Parts: sequence; structure tokens; C-alpha cells
Amino acid sequence: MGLPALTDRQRALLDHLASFVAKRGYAPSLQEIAHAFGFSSLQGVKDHLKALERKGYVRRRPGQRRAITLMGQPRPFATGIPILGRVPAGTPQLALEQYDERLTLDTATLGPGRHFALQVKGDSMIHAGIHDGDYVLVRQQDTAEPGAIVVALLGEDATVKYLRRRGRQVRLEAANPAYRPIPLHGHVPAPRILGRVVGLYRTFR
Amino acid sequence: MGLPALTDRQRALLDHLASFVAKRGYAPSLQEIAHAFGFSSLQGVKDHLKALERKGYVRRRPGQRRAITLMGQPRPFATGIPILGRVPAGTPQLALEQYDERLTLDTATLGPGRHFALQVKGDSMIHAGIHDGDYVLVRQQDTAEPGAIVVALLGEDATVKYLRRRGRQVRLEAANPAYRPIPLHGHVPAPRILGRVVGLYRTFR
DNA sequence: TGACTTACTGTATATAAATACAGTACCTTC
DNA sequence: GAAGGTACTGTATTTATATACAGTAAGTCA
Repeated sequence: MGLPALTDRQRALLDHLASFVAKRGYAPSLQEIAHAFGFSSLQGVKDHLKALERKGYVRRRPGQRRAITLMGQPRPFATGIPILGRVPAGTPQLALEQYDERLTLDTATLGPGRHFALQVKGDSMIHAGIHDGDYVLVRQQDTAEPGAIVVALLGEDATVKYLRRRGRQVRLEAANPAYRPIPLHGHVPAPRILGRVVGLYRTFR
Repeated sequence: MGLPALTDRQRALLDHLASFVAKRGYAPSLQEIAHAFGFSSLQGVKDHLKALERKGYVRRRPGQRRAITLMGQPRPFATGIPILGRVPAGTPQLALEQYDERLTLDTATLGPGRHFALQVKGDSMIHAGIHDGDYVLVRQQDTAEPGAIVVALLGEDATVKYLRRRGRQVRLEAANPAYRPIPLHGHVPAPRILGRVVGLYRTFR
């Protein structure tokens, strides 16, 4: 569950949206939707889209044409950035054609499963090279092997920690020794693992 | 292969298109593309789109808004990764629908200009949170302001360093004090700045 | 040398498409 | 039996956006 239920007509319109985008690579206009459903007016389409937006299935940009975003849908991703290979000595111009591959941010590079990103607050993992403001890329899972870096929910806060075994106790440890370890079991509130950190992304000023 | 080669700018525009569609679920308008690339006119965008269409990378519907379909080889299919916002307390299931935006990797998110990536060797910048094996995302430029992290060519090696001013001397400094600073002028071989580091990407085993 | 391509700026116009307002009809729920 | 949600028709207006034309500058080709 999560999102509110849809009426038959709303579901039909959402399905039409999804298949249109899949086929054409861009969202339909209101008149195209009206035509596909045989409406002679646009107000019906507007009403349905308003309902879909209110229920959280789509997002629109007011005034803009075809600006309908389907929420929670897997979508294609960019081709990425060329990775520079060897830099040939004495070359006056930098030959970007000499790259081996391209850097992308997709499930192929991150591995299988559902992913999300989380912006790191604080410096508890600075010794692991994870800084305040960095985005960690997380594969969603509720367990992990000891040694992995995980995102755990502690009360209301999502925190990034090492998952480590000490004797028979499994606990969450920060890379910064100024922070106290938290046992995975027998702690109040009980920590819950949201996923394993599989990547990191940072932008510089 | 099969499709004709693209120029750097055409490639950049195609990457932007793919990433925009991945993020928003619909194609950008000409003015949105122009704005993303810093163009003050639309004709440049039209020219590039015409070239991409002529070479078979995209298809357009004349007169229709945002009607750009990406053609060609199946791109790596994946989601732009949702950025998790607040984590609501006591929620039994993680609601990934509650994200604000999506994280993508392309020239539009990194800013204007040409970009490349470079895999960092060694630990000379470890104190700046840049580790061995990390990919730095670099905007291509041959100068930079002091304080910026740059990629410089030293003989045959591309190295990542701080660009710092000491008195009247501008020099390349590692974040790790174990490495010696290199003056930008009067050094043999002469260092050449390849670009400014604008991002960082890392994967965890 | 001149023709051609790439990569844009700048201004103007036409139009596809979003918005707005005023209705009708039917179905629940309080 | 009034109030609200769903599911539309019909017409008018506004505007975001595509198109068109004129031009500059640098690089490549033959």
C-alpha cells in the first residue's frame, strides 16, 4: 500500500500516460489524451490529472506543455561521462575521444535491486572518506554482512555507519571514534537497517 | 556501431536529453535546453537537434512541443536514483515515493562545459576526502581560481591537486603534506591544467 | 580561394497547448 | 436533501514554445 486507490477511469488514464511515455519518450499533451479517450473537451483530462496529482501518482509543472512526471516509475538513464584513460605524453590538445568507457549512475554499475540516495549530515564517517553533504547511494536491504557500510534508521534519523561484529555482538560503528557504537539488538530505540551503501557522490562548490 | 559519430557538443546535448527524460519523464523544451547550456539563443539548440536527427539519434514531430524521441541503441536502462528526503518516524515500510528529486550524473547537473572523469591513483588527496580508486568528475578548462581542486598534467601523469597561491607564487599542492608542492611556473616539466574537479564518484566493493 | 560545416547570437512571429469559467448529470455519504 | 466527489461538454483566452530569418566567427575540405 502507500498511495491512495484509483478509480477505474483514473487508472486507465495513468496506464495510458505510462504507455505513451514508454513509446514516445515524452509525455502527451492534454488534447492528445482527450483524443485518445474520445473526449471532446479538455476539462475531463484536467480533472483526472488533478486527481492523480492529489493522490501522488503524477507531478505537473503549471503552465508548461507536456510537463507530466510519473512518480515511482523506472525510467531510462543518461549515457554518462567519458572516463579518461591514459594521457598521451606531449599531446598539445586533450583528446577526449581516447576514453575507454563512460561513467554512469545506473543499476548496471550499482548492481541489482532497488536503490536510493541519501545526503549525509555530520562527520561521523569522515575517516571512511564520507563527508558532510555527500550523497551515499544505497541498495535497499534489511540485512547486511559485517564490514559493510549501512544506512540505519535510529528513531527518526537515518545514519550511515559501519556494521561490525564484536565477539557475539553485532553493532553499528562510526568511522570517527568520537561516536559511540550502537548494538543492533537490545538497544532502544531498535535500529533498523535500510540498506547497504554501494556508492558515493559529491559535488564541489 | 552503425550510427554516425557525434561531435562533443552533439554528444553533450544528447546526454542532456537522456538525463532530462530520465529525471522528469518528458522531453525538455528548446528554451530549457538553451538555458541548461547557457545559450542565449534557440538557434544553437535547433541546429544541434537537426544534426542529431539527421544522424539518426533522435526523432522530432514538427510544430509539437517537447516532441523529441530518443532513438538508436538501447541505452542502459535504470532509474535516476531517488533522493530520500525526511524519513518519517514509525513507518513500517520505507516510502521511496517520498523523494524530492532524483540524482543523475550528466553535464547538466555538473554545470556547463565539457566534462570527463578520471580515476584517482594514490592517496595524495586523501585529506580532502578523495581516495585511491575514486572517480573525479572534471570540467575541462585550462585555468582555475586558487583554492580549486584541479587535474594537472605533469609529464605523462594526470594528477589531482589543490591550486593554491603562496605569496606571488601559484602552485599545486596535495592535501597530504607528505607530498611536495609544485610551482605552476618555472617547473620542469611544465604542469598543464586539464580541468577543475567539480564532482566525485566512488563505488563500494 | 571559395564552398561547407559547426556553433552559436538576436529578434520577430505563429501556434500548440495550458488555463479559465460556466455548465450538466450521476452517485455516495452525513 | 444538501454537500461533495466523479465524469464529463463547450467556449474563450492566454502563453509557453516552436519556427523563421538574418547574421557572426572559426574551422575543415577540395
